[in-house]
Amino acid sequence: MPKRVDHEERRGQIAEALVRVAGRRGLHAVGMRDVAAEAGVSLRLVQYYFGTKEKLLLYGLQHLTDRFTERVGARLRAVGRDPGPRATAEALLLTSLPTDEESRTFHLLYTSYAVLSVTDEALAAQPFIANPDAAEDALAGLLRQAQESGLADPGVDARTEAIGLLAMAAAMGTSILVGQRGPESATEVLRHHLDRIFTPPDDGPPAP
Amino acid sequence: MPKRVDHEERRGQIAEALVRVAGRRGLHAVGMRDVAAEAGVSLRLVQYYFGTKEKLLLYGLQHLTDRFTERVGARLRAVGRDPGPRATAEALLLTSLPTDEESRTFHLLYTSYAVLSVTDEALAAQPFIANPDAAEDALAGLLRQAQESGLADPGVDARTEAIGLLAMAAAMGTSILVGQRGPESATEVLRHHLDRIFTPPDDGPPAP
DNA sequence: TTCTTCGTGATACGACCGTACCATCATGTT
DNA sequence: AACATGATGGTACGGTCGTATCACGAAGAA
Repeated sequence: MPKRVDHEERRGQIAEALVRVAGRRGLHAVGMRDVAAEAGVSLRLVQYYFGTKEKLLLYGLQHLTDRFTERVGARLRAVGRDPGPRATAEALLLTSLPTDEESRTFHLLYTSYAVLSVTDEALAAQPFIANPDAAEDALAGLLRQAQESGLADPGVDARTEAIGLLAMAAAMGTSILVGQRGPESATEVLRHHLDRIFTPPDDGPPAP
Repeated sequence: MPKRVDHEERRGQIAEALVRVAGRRGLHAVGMRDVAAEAGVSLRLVQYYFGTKEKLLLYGLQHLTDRFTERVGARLRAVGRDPGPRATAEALLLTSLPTDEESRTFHLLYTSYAVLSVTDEALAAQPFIANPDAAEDALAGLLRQAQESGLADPGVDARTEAIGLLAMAAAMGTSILVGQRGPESATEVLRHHLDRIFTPPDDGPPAP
């Protein structure tokens, strides 16, 4: 038998090539030959490891969301262990903004996939739609926990605010992507709403 | 000379055919032949009136935004003349939600065009990106006016709130489109934030 | 009436795309 | 050593897409 290469690793390399070229020229413009050239392999190889283009695209979506999940985790770890709910929520929201090349590519492709899923049933059946639901639950839980700890305004509805925050982050991310808005503006708006929700504890030590 | 047909009207008919078929099968999947068949004309006709596919797509985008502007105007007129800022803002925001087939198509195609504009410079040069800016100005002006009239909380920043409201409407519109959320949920979230911003006048007559 | 020009149809062309087929090489196994 | 099999390359095929070309009818102008 020949080299006995690791299939999963190879598929990952090709999927990353797909993400790169799709991030550059748009998901609609990427062909099997482009992916092969970007990955430095022959067209035949891409066929060999994925069979059909549809499977390649689905795998690419999976690869994309996996990498993004890791990215969010890294960002959360970067804010230090046991951060407050406010810092966690902020990291969660700001990570999804397209500020550097990687997040820009992620945002572009994720939106492309989402748009495609409206008219493509194979994509619509993909569970990547459920991902925002998980984020919504996490953020709502964070807010509720903050409310119980007295760190957040107990008068607001946690789930409603979570939905609103995630929606704002998503749409303003797209605005950044198309060049309509700068990342600073989006960050400012998000921070403003976080400030509104997270009431600072007013039982601090009085000034001397 | 022959029948001397109205070019602009004909182009409008073809553009509407483009919007219909693109709304059904996705913008990426629409070809010149599909548009011709949908419009009930020959492929040659589409070429004759638009020359190239790119021009057809640009014209279709223009047609789409024009129709949407009319729709917003109609919705504003439907709330009665001289409505309060609250009713105007609510109409503005709720009109952009994909609730019926027409708004669903609009939302899908507008998002498709926006995604394409990231990697297509001809679309990026199109002024359809400036449209949200106009909406932002209008909504911010509305909020500021309401603040001056004592109808809205004077403590909030009008522009920041306007940006947030439009962003929420846009992103939740996409959520509705992909089937992740129902229109009722989105409406509820928007109304919640409008309630927060628009403080009802508390100088009403005291209860007997 | 004749002619010019606009509108319309049918069809062909070249390019590209996804997929399938065939050949070859390298490497474990027997 | 012979062989079986996984990995890889090259290439061809059918289809579709955007565009270009050729042709014809019809109606206002001369």
